Amino acid sequence: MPQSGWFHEMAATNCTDYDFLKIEPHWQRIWEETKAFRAENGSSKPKYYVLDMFPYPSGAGLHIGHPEGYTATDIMARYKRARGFNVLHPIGWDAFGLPAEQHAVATGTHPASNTQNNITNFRRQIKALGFSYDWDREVDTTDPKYFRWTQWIFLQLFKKGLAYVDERPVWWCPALSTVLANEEVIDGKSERGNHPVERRNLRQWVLRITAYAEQLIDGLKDVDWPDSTKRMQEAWIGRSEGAEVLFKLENTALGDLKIFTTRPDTLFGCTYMVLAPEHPLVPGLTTAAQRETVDAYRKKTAAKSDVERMSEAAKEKSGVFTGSYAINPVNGARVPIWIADYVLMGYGTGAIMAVPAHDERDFEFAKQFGLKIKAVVGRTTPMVFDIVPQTSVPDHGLQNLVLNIADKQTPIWCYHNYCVSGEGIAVNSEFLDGLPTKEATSKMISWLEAKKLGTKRINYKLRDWLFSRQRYWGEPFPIVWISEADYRRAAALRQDLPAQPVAFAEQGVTLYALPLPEAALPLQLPEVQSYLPSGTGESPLANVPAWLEIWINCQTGEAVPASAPQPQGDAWVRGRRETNTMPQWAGSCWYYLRYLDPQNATALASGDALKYWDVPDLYVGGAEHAVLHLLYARFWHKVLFDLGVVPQSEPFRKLFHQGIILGEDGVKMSKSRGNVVNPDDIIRDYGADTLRLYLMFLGPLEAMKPWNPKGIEGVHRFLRKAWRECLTEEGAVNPRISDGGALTADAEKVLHETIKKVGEDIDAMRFNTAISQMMILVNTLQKEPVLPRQAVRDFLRLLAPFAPHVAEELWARVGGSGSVMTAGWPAYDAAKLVANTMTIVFQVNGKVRGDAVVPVSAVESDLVKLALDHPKVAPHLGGKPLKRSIYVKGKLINLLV
RNA sequence: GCCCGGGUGGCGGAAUGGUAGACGCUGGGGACUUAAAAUCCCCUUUCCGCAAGGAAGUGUGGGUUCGAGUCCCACCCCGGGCACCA
Repeated sequence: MPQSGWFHEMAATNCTDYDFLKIEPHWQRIWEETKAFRAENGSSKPKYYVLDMFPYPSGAGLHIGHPEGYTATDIMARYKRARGFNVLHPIGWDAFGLPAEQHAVATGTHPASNTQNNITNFRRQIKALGFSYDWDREVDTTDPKYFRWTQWIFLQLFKKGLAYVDERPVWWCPALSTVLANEEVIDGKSERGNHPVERRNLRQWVLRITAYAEQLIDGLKDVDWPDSTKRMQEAWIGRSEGAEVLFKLENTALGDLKIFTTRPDTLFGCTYMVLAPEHPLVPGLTTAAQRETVDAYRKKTAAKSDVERMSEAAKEKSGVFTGSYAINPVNGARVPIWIADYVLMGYGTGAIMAVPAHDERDFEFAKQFGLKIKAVVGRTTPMVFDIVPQTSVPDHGLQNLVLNIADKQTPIWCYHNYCVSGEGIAVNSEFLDGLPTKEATSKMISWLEAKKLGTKRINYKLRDWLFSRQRYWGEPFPIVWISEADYRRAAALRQDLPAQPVAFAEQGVTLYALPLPEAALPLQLPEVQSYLPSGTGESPLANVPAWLEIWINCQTGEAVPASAPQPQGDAWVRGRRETNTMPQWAGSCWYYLRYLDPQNATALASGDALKYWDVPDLYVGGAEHAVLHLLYARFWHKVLFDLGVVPQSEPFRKLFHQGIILGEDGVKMSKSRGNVVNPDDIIRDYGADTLRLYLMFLGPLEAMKPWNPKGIEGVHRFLRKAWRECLTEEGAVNPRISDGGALTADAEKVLHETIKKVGEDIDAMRFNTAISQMMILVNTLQKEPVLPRQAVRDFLRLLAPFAPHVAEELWARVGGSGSVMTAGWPAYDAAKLVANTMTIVFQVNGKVRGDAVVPVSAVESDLVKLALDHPKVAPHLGGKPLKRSIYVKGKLINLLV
């Protein structure tokens, strides 16, 4: 921090009492003018990068949950600076998004203006909390200088073949006139606005995140994240190992039917097949007699919304027979082929072999439609049947087989007409008989591979990422659609096209996706007349002909409206711009990289900056982003790593989720309940320091905890008490403070304990207990006849990360010169932590009966004697002889009689 | 249904297997003051007892241990996530 002369002059206010409304803006201004929190690229100090999830600047202003996480990271940032680190602590705005656009639709004003108003308000609120952000590094995802690089990253994905277009059924929300991603649809309603949604086919951009499924699972091993979050991502990616198996069809003209199973060892137990209703083989497999039923069922399923699919009533299995049969490759058995909506087209091959004896879903279905159940997995111990209550069939199906396993004696029990899922011993399975599930599985896979009937296969639940929105307020895709002939011409002129062109056929015409050259970025949003979606599925951008329909120079990316004459030169071709825009996730996928070098005009960040700052050492944000944001950002980071843009494969080394703050009534804060706490009100009544302190004092950072308006008084009183320890009512230095003098031994011990504990607690992010300890210290100092200035200085330095304004003020007035932030972190003296007496607890048979203060030199034999004679202990011995004593050093003596 | 996290005073919460309830709030009593606010001091888990003191006590039931809020087993309740993924 600069130590200019005027800084000294202006160092403190002259408030006589704790007037936080004067003090806090005063120090905020000084910090701002001296750029006190500027992070220096390439400094020789060790670096520390602490990141907050940047906010969406909503019209409602800052929510109390924002300052909770932001205070935690600010304490870390200030603490690390005090410990000599070069700290990067940035903030920015995730400012694209639906609400700004809805506001624009309603008012006719450009979403950018509303967005900037909201940002101005958020910035004011955040600054009022005294967070030590480096404001020179502020980013805004809607700024063309920023989204230029969002578009650039998209181009890299495109060139790598990781972006493609596909017409696919997506969630169409009539109320929002937009398509929603699966994750934005909750219980058949839009996440935002709670409007009903329906299925509709549209041309979409899709990112091939599934290509990184394996790496996304692997990378979790290397990061320090909450276990629950790792598990959630793992479950979301949903890796499962198994096999693809080819079944011949009776109608050989249709080719083979490919299915995926995790249990190839149960192949002998397959008694029917099920295809997803949308499976392409269904029309061919449907016999004339079944045609009507099948068509009706397919139609019904297609119209089904997710609400119906997920409702309890729909849990009843449904399905119809196609009339056709497949041949089981292992035994030639003829098995009927059904279609049912419990098989999903989007997973595996959209077709399964059903083994009702060992899969609960197949079992349910088989019971319902009277299909055969054949047991092929047994157990070495008979089971008690009430643990399989799904069936009403009597248990006469119990069979006891003796199989050719190692001892040739062990009976294997298997159950017909029951469902026994899980592992066991293969039975009724010819060459697998007697093998435990794992071995049977690998033997079956080898058998299938040898006969070219199947292969080992890993499947993921993770789907490719639907990456386009039919909205105005998002990053436009740097893509122009051109004809095949023009694309060939472009390919001759350009080296940066993907190996496989991205093409799309619509109304008999195939168009090719031409990426803009990187030099032509950013592609900006055009001005529009109306922000209403076109309603056809295209965004409002489709309504701007001069922007949309163009002559484009496919070499340079220059464009002129198609209404103008075609410019001279071979490179100029006719094109139509992509009208989709990117989802809000795009800008937040890489913002942590832009902070490293926010002004860079030639790269998203310089190599030096990327190397120096590395990735965030700590990332704090809500658990609601456990899957989506954190998975998408990891995906992009891994792609950038593979491209050599970033030097490491994981973006967030350590992650922490702050808990939700509930309303006073113990339920989630919401406008409708009227239990929302507005940070502005708290700052006005108590000050930012009190708010910060209280947010941290509420409980463990990760816990969900209710707001208590009474509780805030407690931490406020603590700050006032600290103020009074330093200053008199007239604002002079408290006469008890002196440069000589010493604390009493007990108080000195508390001081050093506090220095130790506050440091350890900050390191472990246990801010609540750090504050408790500081309260204990102040309560102790209050009783001291003399306060050595050094002790006060130590306390103020501990307090500074938590309550920086009051710490600065008091430091300036009693602590010393300069800023408390440049005064370093106090060190504790381990020798001062050791007392010369200790309190030993006396127990009799494990029950506490008394205690005594003894010198630390006391040994066990002395203590036992002392205990036996202790007036409160003796009566409980009942005159019985001492059997044994246990001494826990420095803590207690337990006498057993 | 499956996978996590959690159940401690009137409340928020503290407790490396070693005095359960630190710290704060609330409530009660007292000091200062003409009075009030602010501040300071004392008390505040429950039950029995005038007191000294005693007993019980960390969701429930078992277990391990000299000793369990903490470790193990079973169960109940609350919160979060996933949910026909073959």
